[in-house]
Amino acid sequence: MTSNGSASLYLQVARTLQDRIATGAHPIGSLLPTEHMLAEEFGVSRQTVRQAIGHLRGMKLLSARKGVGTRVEANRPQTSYYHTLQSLQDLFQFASDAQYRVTSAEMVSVTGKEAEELGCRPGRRWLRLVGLRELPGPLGADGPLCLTTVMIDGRYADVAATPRVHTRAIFAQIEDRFGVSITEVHQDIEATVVTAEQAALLRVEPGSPALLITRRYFGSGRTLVDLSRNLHPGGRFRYAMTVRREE
Amino acid sequence: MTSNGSASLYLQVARTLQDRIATGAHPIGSLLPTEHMLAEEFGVSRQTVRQAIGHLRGMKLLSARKGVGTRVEANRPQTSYYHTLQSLQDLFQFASDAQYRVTSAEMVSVTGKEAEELGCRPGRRWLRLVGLRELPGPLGADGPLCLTTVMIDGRYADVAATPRVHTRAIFAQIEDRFGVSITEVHQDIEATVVTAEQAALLRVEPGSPALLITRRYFGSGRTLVDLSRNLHPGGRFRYAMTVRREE
DNA sequence: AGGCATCATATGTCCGGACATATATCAGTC
DNA sequence: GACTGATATATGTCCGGACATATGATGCCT
Repeated sequence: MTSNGSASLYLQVARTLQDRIATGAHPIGSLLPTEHMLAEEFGVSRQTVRQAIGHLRGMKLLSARKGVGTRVEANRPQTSYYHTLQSLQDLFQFASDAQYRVTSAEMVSVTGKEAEELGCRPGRRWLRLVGLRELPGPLGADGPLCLTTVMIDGRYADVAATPRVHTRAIFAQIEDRFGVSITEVHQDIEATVVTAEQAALLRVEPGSPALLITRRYFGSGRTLVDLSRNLHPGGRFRYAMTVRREE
Repeated sequence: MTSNGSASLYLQVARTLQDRIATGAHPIGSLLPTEHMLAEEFGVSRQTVRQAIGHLRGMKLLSARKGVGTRVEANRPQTSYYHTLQSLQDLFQFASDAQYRVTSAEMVSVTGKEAEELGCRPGRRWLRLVGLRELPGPLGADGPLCLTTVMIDGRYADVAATPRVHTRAIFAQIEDRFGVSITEVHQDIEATVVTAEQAALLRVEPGSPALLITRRYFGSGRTLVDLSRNLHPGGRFRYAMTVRREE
């Protein structure tokens, strides 16, 4: 077995197996010898082999199926980086007490390009909200945080059928009210300049830079639940994120 | 025990413990009864209790320390969302064969505001690179992908001391050459408009929108290894990311 | 009071055995 | 040939026991 000082027995076994996988003795896609055989070979109990295999399964090097065997999934542990969010609210990057003041709410039948963007057939009905997001009280004196357009699948239109001020995110209201849970969000960030019309609403100069952040919220089965388009004035907002190496 | 059909015994135990934690019978921060006591109470073996506890540890509800006990860490499983990257290269969002053509490389002593931004004392020496990132061959005909300025800690300046074309990311070269490993990256995205000078280099109209993406690469101990500032023309680039619910 | 050795305790590791259950294969039947 | 059932096989679960080791508390000594 691989020399390994006085580490736990199962870690020694795991290391040995990892070496064999790395050197190609057990190619990707192949089945490992059975736990019983490995236990006999290493002179340890089957539980110790299982502990070793469990360790490597945690590293996504192996996978097991009852009645079949243990399959080699990867050559070596992939060093992945990840970005963690406590909740989807963290995507917003602004205070949770920001208000969404809807100025227009209308039911529309989407057509052509817009239907494609929403991933549905033309003619389907969606609710379109237009409004400004702003901080309450004196904090909002600098002007709105962003100009937000939201498209909501007709099934969930009830959450915002008439214009009003929302203190919770639309997707969160849909989750609570209809029992759907958002499993995936796609976010798209691009740079643009504001038009004269947008500038007046946002209280910035026409032609000044802005971030256009589009978010698509998907429920189970990758169905689009709602889509929001947020236009953030450049000086007032920037998007920050931290990714860390795993472990 | 909690009724649970015919699930595995250890899952029944885990569910029961989870219920007790959720209802406050075992408050956050308190120690669970010992494995031996739980085994006796549930009428199962200690290994089964350990399997149940291991399950809850995987959900970050519990933590254990040898010689101490098993501590309650959380009230209920926190639904967190993840954004995973295969490698840091994925932060770039452009093809991996893009080239970084450095036009200027000079050693500078950072002062005042810049030193603060780099998180070091004024007077420290850093290498400043300026250049364009572009796709090779006909793919690059539309113009450069971005205008990139990189600041490299003086210790690692050797990787890019003289202007040349880089086909690998600077941080990756530092990782290989000096054996440091990047453990954390902070990314900052803001909107801006390009100046006349930048416009000429990027071959876009002056005043057109652009994404300014600043990335700070940290090594062990949160020390800044290098910082890059990328100016992406709006029409040619946008930043996309997907976050998923765990499990 | 402060430092040090001792001891009880709780989790970590390991063993050998047993049965449960999902899966693929193969023989047999219609 | 297609479906069905039996069977071998591999992992999954569970047991009772044993020793290892990190930790906190206790009590002694200076």
